[in-house]
Amino acid sequence: MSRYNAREIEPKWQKKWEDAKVFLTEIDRAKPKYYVLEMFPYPSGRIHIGHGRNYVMGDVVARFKRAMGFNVLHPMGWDAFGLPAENAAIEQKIDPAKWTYSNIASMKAQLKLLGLSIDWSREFATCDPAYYKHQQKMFLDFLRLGLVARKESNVNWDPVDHTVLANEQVIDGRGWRSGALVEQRKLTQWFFRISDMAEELLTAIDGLDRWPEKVRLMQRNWIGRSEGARVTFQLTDAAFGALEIFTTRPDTLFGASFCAIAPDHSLAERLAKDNAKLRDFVAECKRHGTSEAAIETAEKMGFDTGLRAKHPFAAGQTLPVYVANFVLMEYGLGAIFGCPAHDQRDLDFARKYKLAVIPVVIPEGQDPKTFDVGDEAYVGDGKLANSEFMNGMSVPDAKRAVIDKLESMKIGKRTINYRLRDWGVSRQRFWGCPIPMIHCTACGVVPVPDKDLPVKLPEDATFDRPGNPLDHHPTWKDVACPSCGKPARRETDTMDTFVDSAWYFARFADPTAEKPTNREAVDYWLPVDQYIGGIEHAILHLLYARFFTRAMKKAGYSGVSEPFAGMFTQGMITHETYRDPDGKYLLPEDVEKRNDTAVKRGTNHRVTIGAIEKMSKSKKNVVPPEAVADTYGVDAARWFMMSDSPPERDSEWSEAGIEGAWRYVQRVWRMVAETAPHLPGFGSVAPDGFDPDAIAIRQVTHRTIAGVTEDLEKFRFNKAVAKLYEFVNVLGDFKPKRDDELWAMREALETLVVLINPMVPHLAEECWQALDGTTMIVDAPWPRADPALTRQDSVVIAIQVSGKRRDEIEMPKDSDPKAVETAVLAREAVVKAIDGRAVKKVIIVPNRIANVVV
RNA sequence: GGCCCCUUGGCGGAACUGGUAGACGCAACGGACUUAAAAUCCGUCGUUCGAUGAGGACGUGCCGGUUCGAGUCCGGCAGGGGCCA
Repeated sequence: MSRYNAREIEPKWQKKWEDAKVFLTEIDRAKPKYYVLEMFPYPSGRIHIGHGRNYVMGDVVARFKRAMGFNVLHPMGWDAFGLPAENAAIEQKIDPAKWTYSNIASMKAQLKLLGLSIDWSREFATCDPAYYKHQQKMFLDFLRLGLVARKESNVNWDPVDHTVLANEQVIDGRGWRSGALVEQRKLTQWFFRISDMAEELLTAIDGLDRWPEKVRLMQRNWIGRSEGARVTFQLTDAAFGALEIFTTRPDTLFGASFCAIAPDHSLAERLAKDNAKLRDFVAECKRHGTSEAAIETAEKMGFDTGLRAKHPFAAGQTLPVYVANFVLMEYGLGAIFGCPAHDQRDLDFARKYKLAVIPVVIPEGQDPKTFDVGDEAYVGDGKLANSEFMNGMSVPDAKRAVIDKLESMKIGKRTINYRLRDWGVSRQRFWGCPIPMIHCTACGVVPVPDKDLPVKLPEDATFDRPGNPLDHHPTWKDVACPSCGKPARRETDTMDTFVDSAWYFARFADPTAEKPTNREAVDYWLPVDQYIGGIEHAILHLLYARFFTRAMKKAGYSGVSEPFAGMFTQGMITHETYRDPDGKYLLPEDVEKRNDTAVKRGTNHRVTIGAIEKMSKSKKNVVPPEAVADTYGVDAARWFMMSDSPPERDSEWSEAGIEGAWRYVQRVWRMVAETAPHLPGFGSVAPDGFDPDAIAIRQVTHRTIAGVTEDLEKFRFNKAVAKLYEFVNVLGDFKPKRDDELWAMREALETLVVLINPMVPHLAEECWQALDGTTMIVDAPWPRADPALTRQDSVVIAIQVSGKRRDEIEMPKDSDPKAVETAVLAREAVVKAIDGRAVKKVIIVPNRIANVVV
């Protein structure tokens, strides 16, 4: 009996595929196209098997669609810019480019091990000037189209590392690396004007019907459209003019008891100039951070500016103006009016500073005279009260009425506000795409002329000082002004790496194009038909790519607006975690399991088995793909990754699980190898007739085709796998003897091998060869289910008596309900269950169930 | 705090639009083969009553509702997760 040796067989087929160039893709208008893409990896060094699931899923789809007759594009590249390369440069004195390319080389070898059907001829890394020069070109095009802005914004500044930190790099107000107290600074930065597209990005979500509902919801919330009004409050001190606020609850205007402005509002800054206490207060607010999350958890604090705002309707009434830490400059206009009765934050604030709480929306059934909000603001529906012309109105009616009135008085305006802010792309970092701009003292900010692109990163940067190496490079930033020719200075900021990944999928259409895209190729391949990646990119990456694709369309680089027609977010691979007696994490390969305890391999040190967590380097609960390939083969790993858990859910990697998958691989091989010599030849004509056993096998074969096809179409890999287990179980019990049975067995085995191919392609090739297949299975078409064989002729109908299952009966499919009823009532078990009671009615659900109600 | 999602045997999970709950896999247990082990093969496998039989009762986080019929729909609660705060 021959044993399946994955270690020899898998590399053999990988070489054959490569030699035959089967995965190299070209435009072929004779076939429908299908573009499947997994989010490209950051080359961090080595992958573990947990990274593999994503790529295997994409590969199953690619191989399946290929067999279905599609012209499939399945490329791979590297999201190669980013901070880790710079950290490596600082810590290990390695050139970021060398570090990155060496990681790419080892990760590519690991990915190749998985037997993925990737067109490697399209591979590129985003850190290659051949890629980023197009990004620079598009930046300049977008600038000309008004899609780029240069403006001041607040940033988290690390005074030790001389760098800007992302919000998640600020931990407890300190820089994650330096530990220094982070300062809020105003820097002039480059922005993509994504907020101008907020409405379009929002409404177009409706059309993304092959995206997970969850991701669509997250995008909608992120864009955060809210309807409201802008209202002008005149200040009593005419020297300060007026205060403009934004509110989503103009209906509560009569409940206003104060106004509040953000610490970085221009008015606050103006007042702070001559007020040391206010300066201290503003500084205090900034120290606590101005992110939305930081503000919500912080205690509400305010500083009374002494200014008073006139209520727009109530003559003579004035409201104190506070600077408050819970008002965000980034949201709306950075100024609000506070209505404590109907907003929790305003209520907390009002209680603290002893401000009036005037209810103006009264819940149904409550008396306006006695209604009191206590410590919980009332945010529900109701009728307006204490509000002059709005009294008695519903909340929506009152909103309409008050805005109409404000507009007629020319002190307010109906506006739509978005939470989405412009996309700041400036990073004070080295390892990123240089922003192609030049600063000239005479001419201002001047774009680098197209002919001078790319602006390449220097190869001799040093990383021994804090700050941006581009900034303190001795010569790199010196350049002649393109417009006046005098000495000028390059922009030393580089682009956010999200820019790199916002268009790579378009570049894959033709990575050799001289322009950013080749229109013919990009129009043929885009949009991506199936995009696969982690939920962690559900908001920013996808939103940025959607924006960038639209911008590219405006610039004439593509004809599509939406980059990803289908989106799938896969779950992570998890694994147990292990710690030695010192509490240090251990790799699974260093742990030996003995019954219910575990010890460190080669010792008697007890190992604590911890929680099942997402595989990660830091927890050391990773399994390297090489080890799996060596022991079980990658097909077993692929099969295991597709089985059991639904693909969108997390899935636990376990030794027992991979062993089960390995047994299946062996079993399929054994069955094919043992049976093949006895079967009729490849392509034999079907016999004239089949005996019942042969027909039964053929029915299972064709029903399996139908089931697996549907499951793969719908991304239900675990169910496809279950059906293929069942199929093999049935075939294992079948002992064909007659010619017709042997023919049916051949049909079954050929079908099995084609159906498992997307998941276990090496095994499938080897089996196909054993079955005398003349071609490679990678080129074999997907089988079609014969309706004559998938049709069910008889059905088992369950019988209930008053909702309890009592019996079942086999009937021809689609039997007349009357006939079913007669047959059911004649059953002995049914008669017994009815027990002489009167039958009230009989419910017959065709082909499923009969319920006798007594 | 708001919004959204999830909760089914020892475990991962099936169950199409309300219609036979537990497919398939894992683990476990019993047996066959073997000097022995591994591998393989056969069988059992929600709980419980019954005699290990026929058969019955209960059972999809908890409480209630709609329905001839609820894992599935509705309301409430608990636990877990995600996003935004």
